[in-house]
Amino acid sequence: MMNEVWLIGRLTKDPEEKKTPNGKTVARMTLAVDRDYTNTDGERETDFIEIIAWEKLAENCIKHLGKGRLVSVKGRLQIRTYDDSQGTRRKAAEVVAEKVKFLDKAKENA
Amino acid sequence: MMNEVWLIGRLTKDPEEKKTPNGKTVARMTLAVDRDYTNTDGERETDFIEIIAWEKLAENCIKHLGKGRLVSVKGRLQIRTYDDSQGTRRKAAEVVAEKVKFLDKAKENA
Amino acid sequence: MMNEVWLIGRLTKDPEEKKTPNGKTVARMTLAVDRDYTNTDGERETDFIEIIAWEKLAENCIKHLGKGRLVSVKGRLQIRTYDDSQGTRRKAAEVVAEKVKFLDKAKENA
Amino acid sequence: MMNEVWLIGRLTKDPEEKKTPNGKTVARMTLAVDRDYTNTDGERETDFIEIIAWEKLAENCIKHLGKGRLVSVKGRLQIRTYDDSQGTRRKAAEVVAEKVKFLDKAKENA
DNA sequence: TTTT
DNA sequence: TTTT
Repeated sequence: MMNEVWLIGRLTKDPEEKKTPNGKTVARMTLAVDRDYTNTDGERETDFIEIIAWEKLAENCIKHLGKGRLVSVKGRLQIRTYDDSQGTRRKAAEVVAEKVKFLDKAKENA
Repeated sequence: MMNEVWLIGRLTKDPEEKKTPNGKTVARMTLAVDRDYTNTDGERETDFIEIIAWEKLAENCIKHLGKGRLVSVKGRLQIRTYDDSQGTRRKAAEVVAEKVKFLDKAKENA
Repeated sequence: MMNEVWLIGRLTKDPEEKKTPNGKTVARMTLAVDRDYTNTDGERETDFIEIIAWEKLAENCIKHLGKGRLVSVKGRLQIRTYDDSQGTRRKAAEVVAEKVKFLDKAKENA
Repeated sequence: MMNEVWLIGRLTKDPEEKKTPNGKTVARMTLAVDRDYTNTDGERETDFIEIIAWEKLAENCIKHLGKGRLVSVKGRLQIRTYDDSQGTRRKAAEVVAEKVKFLDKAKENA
């Protein structure tokens, strides 16, 4: 099937580094993506979209990205299902990054 | 910002029709999108992605689509936050459809 | 940089098979993609877009696709420059396919 | 049908302003989009892609963009056919912009 | 004809 | 919980 996502937005915080049991690097990021249009209250809403990157891409993100950075992400939308602590079935959506482009320069001393 | 999603998959059930308080038609659909690759158990996983369509697009989907139909959807990824019945903050992800293309013919008497 | 193209359309003819000097299979196809809107004469125009596929993807296209088939193509837009027989610099645009999905069933005996 | 193009690249020159006979503004731009991979000579090739924008979007591009600016473009791939001065049928490819995002800050005094 |  |  086809499943393609393309986003441009800003990181809400530094990438969070994780390791899988077998040692693969995972980076978790949240991207703030402003909507084009304002809502009925005249406010511009923002989608906060979870991004996950794996291995070398994850390492590059962790090394070079930080809070506030503007990036483009190409990836696919993944829906995970899991049971929470109360045993209720929950769903989590995240974009699995296949390509991340750093669009502004890192700020010095920031 | 940019926020584009492109999906091809099959409807898991008939579109569900809703109305907003001011009378706009909304269609809710779930799209089953198979992943390209099999997991470590050799199984092909599927993402079940919530789709929402508005007004005339919603009406067309309700009128012409049904369970099992193959469609392509172009839209944007939207993350809604809400408080559940226990007052816990939850997130829901859905693709707001901007264009839906019907890719196979409707089955007769089905 | 980023360079992504998504198309859905029909093949105007059977894929054309070529071989590179070192034996790689290449498939050339033309995709007819109708525009959404009609022009000022009330006619729906069509873009005829050149598609090129390589190696295993090319072989699959050659084996399974034919004139009139509905396909989706994900790829990148490539602009080649060359000098024609009169020595004039010319440009050719083509989409290099990365993924091709066959959207309708092959017709029997056709 | 579906026809979506997403590009990130740099303008090779300032946007060129045109007017249609009935007074609509048109902007023509060329986007340099580097490929991800190097060719067999170890060089990184670049696709020079023609972009066309209409009316208000054209005016914004003309007003705010210039040579060297980094932009993202969302649009559709259009193939125009025309007869050249020798009466030979030619094809021209261009991306009709639907959305253009300015990704770096304009340089002062440049 | 090409951008960084 | 959120970025500019």
